[in-house]
Amino acid sequence: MSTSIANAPYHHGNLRQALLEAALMILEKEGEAGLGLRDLARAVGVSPAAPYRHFDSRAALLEALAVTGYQRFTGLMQAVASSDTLDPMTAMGRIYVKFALDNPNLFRLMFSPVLRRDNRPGLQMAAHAAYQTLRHVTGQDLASGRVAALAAWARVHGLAVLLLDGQIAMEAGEDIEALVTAIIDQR
Amino acid sequence: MSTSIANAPYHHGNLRQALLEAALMILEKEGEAGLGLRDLARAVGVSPAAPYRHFDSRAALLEALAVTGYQRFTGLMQAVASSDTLDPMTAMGRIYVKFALDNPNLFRLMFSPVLRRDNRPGLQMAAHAAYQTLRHVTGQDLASGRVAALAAWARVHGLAVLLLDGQIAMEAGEDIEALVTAIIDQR
DNA sequence: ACCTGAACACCGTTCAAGT
DNA sequence: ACCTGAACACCGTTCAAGT
Repeated sequence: MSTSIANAPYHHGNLRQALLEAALMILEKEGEAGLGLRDLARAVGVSPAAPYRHFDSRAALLEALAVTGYQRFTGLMQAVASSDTLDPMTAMGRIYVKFALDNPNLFRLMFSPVLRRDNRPGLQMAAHAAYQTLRHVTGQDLASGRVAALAAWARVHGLAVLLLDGQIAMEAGEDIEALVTAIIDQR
Repeated sequence: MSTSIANAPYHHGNLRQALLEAALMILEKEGEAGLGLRDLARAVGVSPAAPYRHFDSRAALLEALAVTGYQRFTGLMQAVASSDTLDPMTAMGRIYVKFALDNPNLFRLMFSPVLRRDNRPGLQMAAHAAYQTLRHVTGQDLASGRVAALAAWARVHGLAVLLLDGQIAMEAGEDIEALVTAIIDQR
């Protein structure tokens, strides 16, 4: 087996995928500011110019990461929508917050002004798809329509952001999951 | 009048203040990523190394900007708290969102992970002061205590962030102020 | 077709030297 | 005490050249 499939790494394989995987790890470990193209190339064992064969720019790489984030997020939301949960609003909110806490830097990147500056149709489509499923779930549950749906969304999103930023201090012996559920169920 | 007070600019005056003012303008115009120390020095007409006499690093400069943001924000909140508005919760929420929309990049900086990474006691103190007044107002109005206060805060903060990111699409002829009020008043 | 090596124009930051 | 000039070690990005 001179050219086995098992050990034919990115040197002459799919560098793009390897870059994305390494970038995701660096992003979650170091944050967006710590994710340099040269660092990334080094981590993957490739020259500084090599990533440009697969991504037009650092921003394009970040966009690709954010898009995969939205796709995973959408998948989670759709799972809630298609399950026959008694209270889909609550279930959605809890998963929304859980996703943010499980992938803090990816979540931040998805909403980062770094990407929203210029036109990024791929990103906007991915974001739109995610919010479609969101609207679908909230629309099912809420009779009062748009304003109530936006209020619920704002509360869940704000909760996720504030928790991520460490702005909501925990009291002694308080369970974060319980607090999240209590805040989401607040009427 | 050889050395009039009027035209004795930063060349031999208070460079620190001039830097902060120029930085605030650049921040709001270009965003945090567009605020370089060298650009700033150029804008103020001073050498690239000059700002280091007043700020230890770029991060320290950003922190100073965020602190002034929190101070202005706190001032607005205290004005609401000390006024005898009938519905302080609603008034607070509207001013919270208005502040974010009026100073989008400053508001983003105040909550940016760039600053929250390392220990920045000055920032944390300024943020704490702001949230003390917030808690004070919400505490007055809400009988149900902590969870309700956090839910209200999360909703207002989330609303501000989503509006800032352009995630909440306006319907035809819709007034943004009216929508904000409607969402905040949603019970 | 995909990657390397070397270069370009920038950064933030430091430090001796000027006034 | 406050600022300048020049330098250092980095970036992101480009481009000719290699395989």
